[in-house]
This record gives sequence, C-alpha cells and structure tokens, in this order.
Amino acid sequence: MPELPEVEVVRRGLAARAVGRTITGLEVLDARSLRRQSGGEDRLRAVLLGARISAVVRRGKFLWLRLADGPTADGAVSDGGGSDGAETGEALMAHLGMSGQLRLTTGETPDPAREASEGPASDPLRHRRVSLWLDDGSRIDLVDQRLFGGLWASPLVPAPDGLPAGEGSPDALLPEAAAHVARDLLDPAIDLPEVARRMRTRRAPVKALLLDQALVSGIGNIYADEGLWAARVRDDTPGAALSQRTAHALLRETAAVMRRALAVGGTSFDALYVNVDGRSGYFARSLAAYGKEGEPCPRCGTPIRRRAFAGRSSHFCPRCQRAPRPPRSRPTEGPSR
DNA sequence: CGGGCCCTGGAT
DNA sequence: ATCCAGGGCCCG
Repeated sequence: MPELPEVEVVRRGLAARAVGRTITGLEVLDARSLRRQSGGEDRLRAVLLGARISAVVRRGKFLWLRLADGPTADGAVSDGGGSDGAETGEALMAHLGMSGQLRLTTGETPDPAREASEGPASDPLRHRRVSLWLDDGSRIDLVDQRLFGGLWASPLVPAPDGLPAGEGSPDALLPEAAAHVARDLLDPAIDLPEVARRMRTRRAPVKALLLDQALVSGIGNIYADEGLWAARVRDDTPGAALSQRTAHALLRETAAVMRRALAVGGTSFDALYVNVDGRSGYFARSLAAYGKEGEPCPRCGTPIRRRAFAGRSSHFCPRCQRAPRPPRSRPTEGPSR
C-alpha cells in the first residue's frame, strides 16, 4: 500500500529516532514476514544483534537500515582493520507491501483497559509480526495485516552510476535486493528526460509504465491515477504514443503530487497506513481521481470513471484526460512540432 | 506483458 | 458467500 510519500514519512520517523541506537533483540511473531530472508530467523538474528543503526535510506518504496558494528563490551573490534563502528556491509531491508507499518513503540504492549472496552480489534499492534528491540528499551515493530511486506538482510553493493543510492545517505551503496529498483521521482539524481525517452520506446499502456519499478520507482496505484489526472493523460495511452513533452510533463506532475502528499504526511484511507507514531496523513482529502468514482472531476465536473486495469482499478476523468489517438506515424522523431 | 499468486479482513 | 483492497514477483 504505502507508496513513496508514505514510505518517506516512515523513513523520516525512523531516521529521527532510531539512528544511533543498537539492536539488542529480535522477536519474530510470524515467520512469514521473514519469507525473503535466506537462513530465516537465525541468520537475521546473527546480522542484527549488536549492530548499530547508522542510517535509514529509501529508494522508491524500498527502505533499508544501514548497520554498523555496535559498541562491544570488551572493546574489541570485530571488523578487520576497521575502527569501532565500521559498516557491517549488510543492510536490513524493509518493504511494507500493501498493509505494512513500521511503528516506534516504547515497549508497552496492548492496553488491557482499551481491549476490554473496545475489543481486541482496537489494538493497533494486533498484527505485530516482528519486533526489533533497541538499547533504550524502545522497539521497532513491523505491523502487517496482509503479510505482503517483510524484513530481510541484504549485502550492500555499489550503485552502478556512483551517485547517492537513495534518500537518507550520501553513499553510492545499495542493498543487492534493491539493485533492480530504478531511481524515484523525488531523487535529485533521477534523469527525467531519460525516463521519458524510455517510456516512449514501450508500447505498454502508460499506467503500467508508471507502475514499473524498474523504470521509475515509488509510484503505486494511487499516485499513478493522480499523476495521470494532473497531466490529463489517459491510463491506456501507449508509451510510444506520448510526445517527449507530454511524457516529461507526466513525470513532473506525478512528482509534484507526491511532494504535496509528503508535505501533509501521505495518504491514509484507514488505519492501514500510519506514520511511526500511528498517526494518519491528510492527503486523502486532496485526491482528485483515485477512489472518486462518480464524483465530479475537480477540473471539469464530469463524473470520474473507474475501470479494471491490469487486475487493479483505474480512475480517470473521461473528458479531460484525452483518449489515446491512433499513432499518426512513426513516433521516432523528436518532440513533435 | 497479462495473469495468478502470496495473505487477511472489512464491506456488501 | 463473494468481492475488494494502496504491491511485487514468478510464471508462461
């Protein structure tokens, strides 16, 4: 669920309060959340225990904790030649899937009084799957109703282009597990004209291209619909039918929507997306198309339409989002006119 | 590149 | 009982 703005809200929360802390414990309540961890819980424990969180980094919807050797009781240095605090070379990957949350808690467990009065369904941690215990007694909890998210360790590798790998660290290092993920729309190192050109080499519908994390990352169903609405592009327009100017504008508009969403804490439809303190974002009230079937388009008043698209739903204004025009000729030459 | 699948739970 | 949900990956 959470798309780039929501994951960035979580990243900022963790960066502010977990960096510098040492991981002292790992609690696995549901092993399915470690599905992507080879070697399972034991391997993850070996990577995490005693490690200090040195940075929280994000690329698209993928989040990772950089890990350094923590303080050792006997003062020994575990890494050959490195000083105390050297990077371990492994990152802790986190993906929230559709329903994942990372919460920072002070160690309190469910409130019995609330449970008695409102029932267990009111417990925000009832889908807690994994907890990392930190040296100040607090916890990072992975809460994930649908179990599409998860945690796993992945070795850091150099970013091929030598540029900062993601938001939250200046280093050109990213986890192997995120190496296939393209830069996202809020990444200062992204080359938008180049992404636009690549979109125009593809025949797939433009919405599928926006959702292709290997082309441009961080966009999910909500921001794809909102970006297409803002740029007045119909979801089924083939990439190759876009002018360079329109493709570029679409990317810029989608980035602008995400920036506005980030500024108000992201989009929450329900309790399934919240920040590390359990608070909702406010962007849902600013959506123009997503989830607005039958409601008037904020631009022209025409009812927003919804239809199935690649197994999901797509929302658009049938009037001001132009239907794709049949390709006039080879879309090979540069920008029209 | 579309389709099925991984899951749970709320709404209808 | 059935449908639906904001993601990603593997399959053919």
